[in-house]
Amino acid sequence: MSQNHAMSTAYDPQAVEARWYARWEEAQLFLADARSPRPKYSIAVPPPNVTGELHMGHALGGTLQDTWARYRRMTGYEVLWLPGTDHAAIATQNVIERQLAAEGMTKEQLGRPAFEARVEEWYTTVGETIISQFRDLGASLDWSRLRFTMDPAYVRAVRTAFVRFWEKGWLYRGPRIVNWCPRCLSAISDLEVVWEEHHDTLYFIRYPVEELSGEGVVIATVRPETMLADTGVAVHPADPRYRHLVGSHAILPLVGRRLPIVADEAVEREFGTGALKVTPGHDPMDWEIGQRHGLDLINGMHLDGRMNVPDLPAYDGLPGVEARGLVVRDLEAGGFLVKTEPYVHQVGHCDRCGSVIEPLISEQWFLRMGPMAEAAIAASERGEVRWHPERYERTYLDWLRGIRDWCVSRQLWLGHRIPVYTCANGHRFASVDEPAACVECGSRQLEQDPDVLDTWFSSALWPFATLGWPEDTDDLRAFYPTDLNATAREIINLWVSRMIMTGIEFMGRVPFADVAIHCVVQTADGQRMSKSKGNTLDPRDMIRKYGVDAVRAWAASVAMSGQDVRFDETRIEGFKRFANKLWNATRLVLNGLGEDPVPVPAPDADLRLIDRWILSRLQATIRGAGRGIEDYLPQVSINGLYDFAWHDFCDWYLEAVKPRLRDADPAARAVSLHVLDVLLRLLHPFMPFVTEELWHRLPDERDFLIRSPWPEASDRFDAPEAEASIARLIAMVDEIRRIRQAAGAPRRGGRLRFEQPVGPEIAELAADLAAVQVVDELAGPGVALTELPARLELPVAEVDHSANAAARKRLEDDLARARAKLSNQEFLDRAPAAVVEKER
RNA sequence: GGGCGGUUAGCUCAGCUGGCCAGAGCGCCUCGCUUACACCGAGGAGGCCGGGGGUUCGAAGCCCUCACCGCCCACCA
Repeated sequence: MSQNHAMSTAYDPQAVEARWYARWEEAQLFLADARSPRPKYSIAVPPPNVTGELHMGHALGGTLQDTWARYRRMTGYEVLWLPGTDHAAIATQNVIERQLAAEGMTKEQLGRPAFEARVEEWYTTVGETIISQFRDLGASLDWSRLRFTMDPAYVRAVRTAFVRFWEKGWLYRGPRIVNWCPRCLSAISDLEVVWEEHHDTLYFIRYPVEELSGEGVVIATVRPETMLADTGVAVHPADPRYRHLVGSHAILPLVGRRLPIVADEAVEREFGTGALKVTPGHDPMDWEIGQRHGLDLINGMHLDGRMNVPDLPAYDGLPGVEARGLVVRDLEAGGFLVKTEPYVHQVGHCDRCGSVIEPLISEQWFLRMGPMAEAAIAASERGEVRWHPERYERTYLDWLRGIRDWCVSRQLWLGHRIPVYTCANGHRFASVDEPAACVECGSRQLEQDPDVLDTWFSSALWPFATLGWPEDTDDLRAFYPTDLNATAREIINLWVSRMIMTGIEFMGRVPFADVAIHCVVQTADGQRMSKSKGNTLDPRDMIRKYGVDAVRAWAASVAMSGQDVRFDETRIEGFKRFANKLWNATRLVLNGLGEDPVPVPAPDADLRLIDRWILSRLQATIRGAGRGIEDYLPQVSINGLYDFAWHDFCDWYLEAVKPRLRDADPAARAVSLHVLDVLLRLLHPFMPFVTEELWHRLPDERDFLIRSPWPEASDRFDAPEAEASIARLIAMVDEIRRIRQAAGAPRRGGRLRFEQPVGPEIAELAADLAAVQVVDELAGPGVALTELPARLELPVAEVDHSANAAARKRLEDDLARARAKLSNQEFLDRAPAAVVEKER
């Protein structure tokens, strides 16, 4: 009852936030019970890489997930929000390699076992630090179920998935052209290639034609050095310029190789000369042309990007760029270089290290994707996954429809080793467990495939592998499928779509019902935040400055807006002030409560007009807040709550009931306490800390907000007539203040006469809120108000009648507009009756 | 080359399926330290709702078109 004595006049987020998270954890509020009889709700956190720091994306995603998790708990669900981290093979390996480089070492010098030990150490020291940053956000994660994609149980899940694919015959190994990163020395998938614009030179080179002496065919290329591995020339079958050449041979300059000239529809007639040098070993399209026409395959490059042309010692072993200079010089000297042109085009880079990707032939494992993609598309068509915003479903479907087999092998030291073994007799098989002997011949001489799996292969299993799959666990039965996946759009295809595919494949059901794609936060000047540019923001800095609740409320207000947002710190600051406002509103209410127990809510009979008004507004706010969350539009909820709390509740209701609180009016006490109680519940999923703190300061013993029921709107409190009359009152009070200030009159005082009866409550509120004396007769004519039939007389020598001119003009304009509409017969005929009535 | 978003007050953004004088936060101007809050209160200024057509009784919202900005996908060397 006297808690308010301990309340300072300003809210201090740091002091409050520090206490609660530990108490929540201690009370095991976030612990999910798989055997609970309640309906289940679950979310698997998108596991952050163990390489990074918490960034804005985590703040947005984390806030969204926590908001839904808390909301579901309050609405009666047994909630599991599962935390975890991803080993991020290629990214982590790069980090460790950079560390080693700084120590003047390479991983080869260190050796694989020592390297792995080092990685292990990194995972344990850094891994948990990263995920535990979610605590700073107030995330209600079930830490007892913390998972890591390299946990023994998870490793088993990955191996199981691989073996199941193997048994279906969807895994195959073969030499293919892949995206090769010459720095990481590994293949990467198409999705891991980032394209950047390059300004290069397009070289036009003449290849003599063997059968027609004197004639030649001119090709265009940006990578002349790759010509050393050319095995053909291609032209479009319908190109009249070259039709006569098809079937003859070009002689490769500098090398002398005979290149069949073939016709292939992949050739663009408009590009360059319309003739294409075919280098099946170094270009994906060329590789396909080569396949179609049976062209030879030459691998002209080593895995580190140096030329591999032992027959041409002049170029052999040179790095690509050096070879290019030499080749161009030699072509020029030989008279083969026709011309050069500046050329702008897209060049692929390694997502992780930025190196230019070399399309290279290498032996890789591929996973057949067609059947899983089809199943995923079908599930989508049945509406089993709902996307928010909806349009992202298309991003996903488009990718699925054009899906290609997935190169799942990586030539890294770090990651899930591919569980394929070859015995001394050449038998190859996959095994979940470490095999002791060959399944076919019993040979004990086994060798495991040296490659590891793409990180995303293990991530794809996240929603069920974290719950214990392939074992049939309580968790899996209780919490699969999960309900929500909240993530960034850049990993829709890398991650979300693959989870959907594996979920259907292994669990028979899509892994989540809803996918929420949050926006991307750009810098204040519209730049993309990136570590390399050094323009990222650490959410924890904002948390220190404004408190977590402010950061979260801001996150909720922007995350699901349809477009990316520029970072605007003043908006976070605005929510910090909002927390302060809540703090002080609570102080006021507590001060007004007195010692008597307050019945909540007050009996109808005792409710005054303004009480019925705020309760009616509250019902609308409850509905709006719930709808916002249900519709994945948290901004609707948070903005509505902000508006109600600040403007309806603080500006008008509390101002209006101050005198009654002082007079110990039971209805005012009960209603203000009730509204505050409900408001704190509604805000809790968004701003868990202030709300918890304030709620516990309210009278009576209180549990935790997360375990208290989410408010339900009650029709009983809907009072449209109260809303209408208070709305008119507010408009009139605003008008009086406007006139008074414009007239330079004192802030209080003046007399008001109603020209129509308004009832005692309105009169009293008007007197109080507008600080006027309500009288039956004015001394003089006064000023006629426009919002209500009333006249105002101010204690100044002369009221400036023009003061209210603007308002009057607006009203007159409005009237004129309405008259014009109403005199328009077509409007009367065609507009709906309700609209016409409103104009009247 | 396809596809998708965006363009609303000085800044950052709301405006759902077309219908109250187009809103909020911040900033700006003028007042006010009245016993919840100066992290505050009261008032105010400020917008051809990107340009141009069209549909409609009525458009920021629907259709067409143009111009920028951004994102995703894509094997034109």
